[in-house]
Amino acid sequence: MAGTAPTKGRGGMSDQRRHRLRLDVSREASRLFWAQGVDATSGDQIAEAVGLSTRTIWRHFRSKESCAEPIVMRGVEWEMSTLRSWPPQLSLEVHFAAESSKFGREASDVERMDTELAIKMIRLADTEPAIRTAWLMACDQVEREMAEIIAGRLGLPAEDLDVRVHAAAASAALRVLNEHIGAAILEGTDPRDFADAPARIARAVRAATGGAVGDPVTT
Amino acid sequence: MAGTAPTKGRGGMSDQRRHRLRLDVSREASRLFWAQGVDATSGDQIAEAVGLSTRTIWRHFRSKESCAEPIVMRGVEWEMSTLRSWPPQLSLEVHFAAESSKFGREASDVERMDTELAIKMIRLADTEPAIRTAWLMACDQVEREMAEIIAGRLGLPAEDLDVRVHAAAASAALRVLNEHIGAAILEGTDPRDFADAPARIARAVRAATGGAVGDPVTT
DNA sequence: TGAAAGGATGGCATTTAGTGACGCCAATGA
DNA sequence: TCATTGGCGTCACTAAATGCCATCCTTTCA
Repeated sequence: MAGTAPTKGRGGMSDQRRHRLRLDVSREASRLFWAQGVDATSGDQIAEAVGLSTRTIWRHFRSKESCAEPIVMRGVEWEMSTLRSWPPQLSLEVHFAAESSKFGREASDVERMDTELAIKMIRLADTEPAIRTAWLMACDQVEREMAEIIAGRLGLPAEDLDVRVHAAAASAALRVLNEHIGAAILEGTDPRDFADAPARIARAVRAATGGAVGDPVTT
Repeated sequence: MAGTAPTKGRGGMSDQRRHRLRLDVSREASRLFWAQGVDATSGDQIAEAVGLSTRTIWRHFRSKESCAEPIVMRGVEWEMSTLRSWPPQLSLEVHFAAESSKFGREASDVERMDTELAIKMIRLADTEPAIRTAWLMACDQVEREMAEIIAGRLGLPAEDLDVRVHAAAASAALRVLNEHIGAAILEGTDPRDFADAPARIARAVRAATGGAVGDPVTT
């Protein structure tokens, strides 16, 4: 998703630039959170690390803990875009496997480092309630995306109760697997040992939706 | 901690008293949150409403928003205890229906008022991120309880990955239905219109676990 | 029954997250 | 060129949250 880089800055320096600025702050904040803990990290420290005034930090983030949000969100961005690009005629297993191997081959170094930071933040969420909020917010985004995709596949509105229930169940299953895999990687498990992860995820999503989501759709 | 000292005995606020105090504070705080919004409610206000000093409030709650936690937790306590009391030989549908009708008959006024407050807090969680944290924490508790129950039914340890995935999916489905029913009740829908709620919940849990959880268990 | 002990509370000072107000400066546009 | 705009920094300030200490209340034991 990040292949586009050069020649930006057109028109106003707003949306994209703002996003990148938030990401820069988030990287430094996450690094500090991981190194010293959340409580031991002050807004002033984050500001100094990223080379901005404290006031500017608060202009871009509602709270200290929310500084972790962009990085955490990056950790689920792959899943979000994978869901978004799921063609109706493919099964979830096939699509996930293909996208996963593509990520393994094509991911940039920055993407890998951000992913690693995201995993650390998810780990921190275990013990730091403040960070847990950010993680759950990201999961909430995944759930909404999931609702859209499921609604499309089932030919129902995204507000339909069954769709929402399926989306919640599927994204919850996805969350647990994410936490599990992330924890294992931090423990030192070789990421290659998770070659079957896409299949496992697909299977979990299929099961969590009672089999309603996973098969190819023929309209 | 060397030697088994008389941990009870003298001094020390009993767990029960502490719990009741937190609940009292939570009732007032929730009432204020609902009436004026979270931001407009100060710690001093909560303290005055409950007749304690502000300092004491901070002794019993880590943060302002966490004052809502006990009430929100009460909103899921029924489900937790219902899950805990689920006999192996009953199907989920039958047990939930029985417990639900029992609650309708036997719930005290205080319980009903607390439940109403909890529903309001869950509603607030839609727009107030601070309260959403409390709601998601409560859902997390339900998920852990669910994992215990599922583990017992499936004869697996609660840490088993499949068990955790099933628990996450099931409790997420439960969460969405809770939010849906709560929102409808606040809109003025007659609670009697939700007579089929237990069946619906049971069905959703069964579906979310891929059918693995719901049937009677014969050991 | 009267200390003694120890936790619970309140008051005060202090730190820190977060906001408001104002001014500066760079980029844009006529 | 000047005026506008918008991001940023500085200062002042509100409110959340913690530490410290004096006090109160309760339980236990002599």
